[in-house]
Amino acid sequence: MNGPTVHDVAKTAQVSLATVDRVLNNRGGVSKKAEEKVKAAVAQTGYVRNLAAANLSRRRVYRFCFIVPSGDTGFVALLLAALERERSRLVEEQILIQIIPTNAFDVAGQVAALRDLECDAVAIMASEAREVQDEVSRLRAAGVRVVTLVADLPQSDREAYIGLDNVAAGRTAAEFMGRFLGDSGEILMIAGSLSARDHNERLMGFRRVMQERFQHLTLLPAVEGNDDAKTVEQLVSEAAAARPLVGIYAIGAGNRGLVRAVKNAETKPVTIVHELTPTSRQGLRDGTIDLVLDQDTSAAVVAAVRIMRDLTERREQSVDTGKIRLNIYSRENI
Amino acid sequence: MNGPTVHDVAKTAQVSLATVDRVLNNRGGVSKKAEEKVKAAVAQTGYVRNLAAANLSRRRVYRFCFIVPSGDTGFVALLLAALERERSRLVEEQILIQIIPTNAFDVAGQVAALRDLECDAVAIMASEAREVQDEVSRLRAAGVRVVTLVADLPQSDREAYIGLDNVAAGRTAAEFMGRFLGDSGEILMIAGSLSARDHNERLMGFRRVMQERFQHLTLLPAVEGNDDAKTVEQLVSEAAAARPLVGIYAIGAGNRGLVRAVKNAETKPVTIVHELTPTSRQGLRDGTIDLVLDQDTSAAVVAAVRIMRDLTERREQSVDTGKIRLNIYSRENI
DNA sequence: ATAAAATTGATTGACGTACCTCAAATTTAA
DNA sequence: TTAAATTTGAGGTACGTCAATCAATTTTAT
Repeated sequence: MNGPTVHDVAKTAQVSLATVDRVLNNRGGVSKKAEEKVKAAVAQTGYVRNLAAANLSRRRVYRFCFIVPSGDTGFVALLLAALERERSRLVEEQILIQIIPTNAFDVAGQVAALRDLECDAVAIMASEAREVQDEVSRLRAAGVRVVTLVADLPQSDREAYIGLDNVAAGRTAAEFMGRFLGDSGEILMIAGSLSARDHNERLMGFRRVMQERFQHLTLLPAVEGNDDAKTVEQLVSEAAAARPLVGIYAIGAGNRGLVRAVKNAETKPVTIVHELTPTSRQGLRDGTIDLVLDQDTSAAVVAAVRIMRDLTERREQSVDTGKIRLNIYSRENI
Repeated sequence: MNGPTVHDVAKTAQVSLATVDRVLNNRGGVSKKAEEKVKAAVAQTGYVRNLAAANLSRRRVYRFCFIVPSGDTGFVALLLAALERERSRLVEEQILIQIIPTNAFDVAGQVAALRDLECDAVAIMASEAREVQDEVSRLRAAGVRVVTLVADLPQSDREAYIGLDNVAAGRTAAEFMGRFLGDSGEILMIAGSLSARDHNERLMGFRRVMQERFQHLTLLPAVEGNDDAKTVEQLVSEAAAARPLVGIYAIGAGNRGLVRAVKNAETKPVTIVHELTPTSRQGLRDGTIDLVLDQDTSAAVVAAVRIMRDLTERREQSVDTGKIRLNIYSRENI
């Protein structure tokens, strides 16, 4: 009924408990022969370490940090809420999560947050700056497992990325945009920042598919909305006033402004945005927004914790890829 | 550093360990006053039970059963593979999963499988038959937690459903079908079985949106493909020969046959199918299939285990809804 | 053969919780 | 007031693993 224990292994290997322990936790000082015997016994009995007992014995507590931009609206708010929801169930399993909010544009602040960290693993959603990457390297060297969340730092020493494949997301957006739009016309792409990697990757994927398959549609030069509703509203209004827009691909935040501008536009463009927030949900419902490409925040948090645990346990192959699935919401499946 | 224990609670409540234990595990025989003191101490210290220690002490092993149709191809194969992959990591956490394959059409066999079950929770993917539901009720009454997987039994006593919202899936399929097809024309809907609830729900959602929003498109009467490639191929070929099809919504399995038939058809219909299998993936790649609506099997397995654990631990509100997200794959994001 | 080194066994005490017993203290009922 | 019932405390054992000590045994080098 209950699986074999170290005692059973010792018995079938015909060695003492101490020797089994020495082999299992490779403490050294064991002869080749004895080691073989123990390993054979493990295989024979099908012994699997009881993780709970092991962690209890060594008083292990998993300490995970999440470094995310502060913010009480939109996507980040969803992420924080998901983290908060997970917290209580995680405490019972000896997983303590600490959430460290940082200013989204303050690189120095992010570095500072990383500097005095006391934990087993960190999930960071930060700027792709040299200083941040260096700090990641330092953490890794200090034995801290590091993963990136939502925004990747591919040049750094991070061990996993939990979030979208942003190039694929951009390609998907283009695919749908192209199929929704039979006729020719002009499309506006509005990013949060043209220097942010994730936004750039989405742009890249979008452009490529458009060029490959929908050449009858014209792409206007991408503009920067700074993830700010006011700016976005103004940019979209201006663009729509200058010419009839048939499509808008909004890559960053600030959908509140986008929705306002689209409502005031003379012709209704096909509008594709990112992240399912209350604003974009409402936009879908009232027809202002046609498609929302979303990365599920709960799934991201759950996946992040799982992967961080696997990493701290040195489990090599995790079932989780870290790739958060791209969820596509239309009016019909919100 | 390390959280408060029962000892700390006893100390701050100024009662003995035994009393704390009696309160925490409500064994009765405690005065109102003492109970209050203990509860206050719990709140004050922020005590949270160490689940691992508790389970170790009572020698708890979670035993979960998965009752799924046997099959080594297509969707079920993916599901089984995902289960197999999870197994090893779960063993370490004292979660034993047993996979019980049943014949998809053999109700008696499914009931038999449910009858002599020895576990804490079951996830079943079974027929919606009276006998199965009764067996679920019996299990629930015997204290076994029951969840349904992929195919729901909403009339039964199951406590959660892990899988798609099939009506929403059908609606989504229709939404895309309608938008992809500007012109009028005839659409073929092919289900596995017209009496299977999940297939029926997809049909229902599909029909409703078509009727509400895309009346220029004509729906042919739904046909039954029995989840069998040969049958599907024949049905589609016949339908396509009789008239030009502009769209096909394939609800069940048998996509191998569908792909063959579509390739031989004179006009290429917009084709939407369910489940991302090697076949449908290839279909997407070569352009035979336009869209795949998929429920991720790994995610389903992970969610199922999580929910089953929450249920056996009597955790009321789980973060998991059990609703597996509908992933939409086009050529651009496979 | 002897000393030194390496290996092994036996044992013990945590870790935090569950569960049990038995005696002591307190409250309630008669 | 006494007896009975209830409540409380003290203590122990167990779960499976880790980590350590110390003595005993074996192997290796000299």
